[in-house]
Amino acid sequence: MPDILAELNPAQRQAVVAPPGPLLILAGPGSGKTRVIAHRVAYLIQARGVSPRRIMAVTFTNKAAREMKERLNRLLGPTALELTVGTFHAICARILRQDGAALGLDRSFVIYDDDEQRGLVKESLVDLGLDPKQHSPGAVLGAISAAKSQLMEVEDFRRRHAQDYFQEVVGRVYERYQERLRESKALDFDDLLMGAVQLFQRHPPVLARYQERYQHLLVDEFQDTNLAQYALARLLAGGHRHICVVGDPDQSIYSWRSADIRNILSFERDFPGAQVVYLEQNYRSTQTVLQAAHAVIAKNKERKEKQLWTENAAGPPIMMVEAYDEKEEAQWVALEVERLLSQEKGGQCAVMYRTNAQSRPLEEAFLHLGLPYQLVGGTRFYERREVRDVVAYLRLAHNPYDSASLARVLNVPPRGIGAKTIEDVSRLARQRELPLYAALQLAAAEDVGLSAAARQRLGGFLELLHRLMAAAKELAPLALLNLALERTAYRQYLVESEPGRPGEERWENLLELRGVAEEYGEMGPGVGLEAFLERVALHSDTDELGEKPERVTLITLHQAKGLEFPAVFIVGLEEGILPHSRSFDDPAQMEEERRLFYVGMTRAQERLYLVRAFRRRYLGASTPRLPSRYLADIPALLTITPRERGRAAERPAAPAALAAYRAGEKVRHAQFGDGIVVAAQPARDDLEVTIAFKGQPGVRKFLASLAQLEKTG
DNA sequence: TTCCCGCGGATTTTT
DNA sequence: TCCGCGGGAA
Repeated sequence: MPDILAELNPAQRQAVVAPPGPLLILAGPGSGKTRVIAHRVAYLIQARGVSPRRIMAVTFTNKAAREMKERLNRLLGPTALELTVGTFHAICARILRQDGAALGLDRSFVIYDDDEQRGLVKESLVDLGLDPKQHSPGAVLGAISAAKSQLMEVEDFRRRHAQDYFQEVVGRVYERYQERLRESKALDFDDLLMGAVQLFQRHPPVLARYQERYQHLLVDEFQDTNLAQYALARLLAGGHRHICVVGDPDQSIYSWRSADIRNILSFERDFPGAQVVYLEQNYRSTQTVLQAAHAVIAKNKERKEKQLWTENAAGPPIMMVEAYDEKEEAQWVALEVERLLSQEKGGQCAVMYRTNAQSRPLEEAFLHLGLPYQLVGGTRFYERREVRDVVAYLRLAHNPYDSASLARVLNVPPRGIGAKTIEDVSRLARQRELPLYAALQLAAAEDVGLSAAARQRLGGFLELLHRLMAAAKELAPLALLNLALERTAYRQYLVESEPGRPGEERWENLLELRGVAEEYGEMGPGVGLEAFLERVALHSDTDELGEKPERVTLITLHQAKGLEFPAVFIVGLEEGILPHSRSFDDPAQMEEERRLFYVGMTRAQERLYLVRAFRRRYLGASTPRLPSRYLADIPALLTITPRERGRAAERPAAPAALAAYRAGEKVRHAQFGDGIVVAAQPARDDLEVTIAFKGQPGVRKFLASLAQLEKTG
């Protein structure tokens, strides 16, 4: 047996060596799923003689892709470089650059991010004579994005939503929006996925080529796939059916981004004969954390029961904290973090919350105590104004039809091209149905009603642009970036518009961007620029989340997925915050809120703190708050309060009394009343008791440690 | 053209 | 409470 199997548990091994047909791995938190994927890849290569060139592994985040690559590198050495490992979006972008011509796509398309998409929606609304105030561009964009995620093109969408007024508006905007993207030679994130699917559906020979090339497909975080991603996976695996998907429905927290939990449920239907493997041994958390998390998630109705277990110690009880308000909450957390650090107990700590707004008092508390922290989220590097400006110049050097970038920098730094001139040129573009770039050239070259001064300024801008375009063909990304900075006198602009530290800070961000550009110096001018721009476009915030020891991580629950910390604080455990009030009226969304809490809890390795405030300032007003309903689901046996900690030393969480239930025994349950034990099965450090209750049909199953049972006979 | 004030809206955001 | 945007004045 190859040594890659040596360090795996039986279930993991089963998943790794399963024959290359369809395989569904249901993996609980901390059960080693990344390791299983990596080892399966290694096994395919080493034991089954599959060429690494024929394997594709897909993830959702760049970070996950990077971690996968690192793991495979350790396992396989240089061979790993021949594998295709990447995010859905990155892989689709590559496919479309390679073969998108069949769909009429230009190889040098740009990728529009959220802001640019929203801007484009807004312009599309205006084009249609609609008021962006009445139809929030964000909401319209959301609907368009959802449509694309479900592979609904404009015509489908309009046909299906003819009656509903809002959807009818969305349909019209969708159409215009796509036109505008096309003009700009741009794709949005959803287009990358939908485009790849369309390419494969409409051009079977292209699909056949990819199916032939990639004989083995592995997909991570499968519970987060949307329909487009699932369709893509099915197409790629259509011939050989060598598809392995890994996921955990209990950790599905992105349905609002069109992730569809049904994909994981229909997998067995779409791939008949699929093998299913459960990874239930947890290597991350203490028994206490796991039991509490299970007690919470078990309340969801729409789920497949998994029985997580661990060989880890029981660990300290879960600390339940009630503070007076959000300030005291933050203060308590900060003091506790300080205490953990001083005792070297905590290692890394993370504070998790439902909404970004909750980070503020926490930051203040940490600042006050002088404890270093890192805030995940907030203004991201690539969203900073100065970074976007400069990136826009580089994008234009690559593709001048990119209207969003064009509009962004036309008068940045200010060069006297004001709103009036921009409006004139935009109108020209609309009237003659020209891309902005073409309209600009026309307005500069011919008399179309602009003043001589305006024409001259436009000419000056175009000259700059053409200079950069020419340079893009010859210079490395860094040199091109330097040229852009120099020609636009961008530093001067920064320092003058925001004298003192702000301007300098912005300049330092650009120096950092130069560092990134430098990495793409050896690829040759055009290719290097393309790769650099793609990196910038598909970049995300958690990518850079390094292990900075001694630094508390402040993070939303959503962003915390996939991470782990020795000590975790979840704050704001109040009705209306978690679960969030926006979810109250929708049962499906309420189940997702619960999963979100479950995800947060299962990030903890050793210590878990569940913190709430009695009253909280929210949207300005301070109001009293009720404890989150989830807190009541956690067995009191597993918890402790700060006051109790003063008295008791940390007691083991698993009660000794759970050992003895046998079939035939009479018991009483706090909620269900009298019953008789039908079966009792050891479930690793616990006992699963099956009970039939008097006067009730069927049986119910409990974990002895959690159920409030009492022997009556 | 640019700057400043007032109003409205505020969940989460893998790419 | 705080941020971003649009409209009006300098």
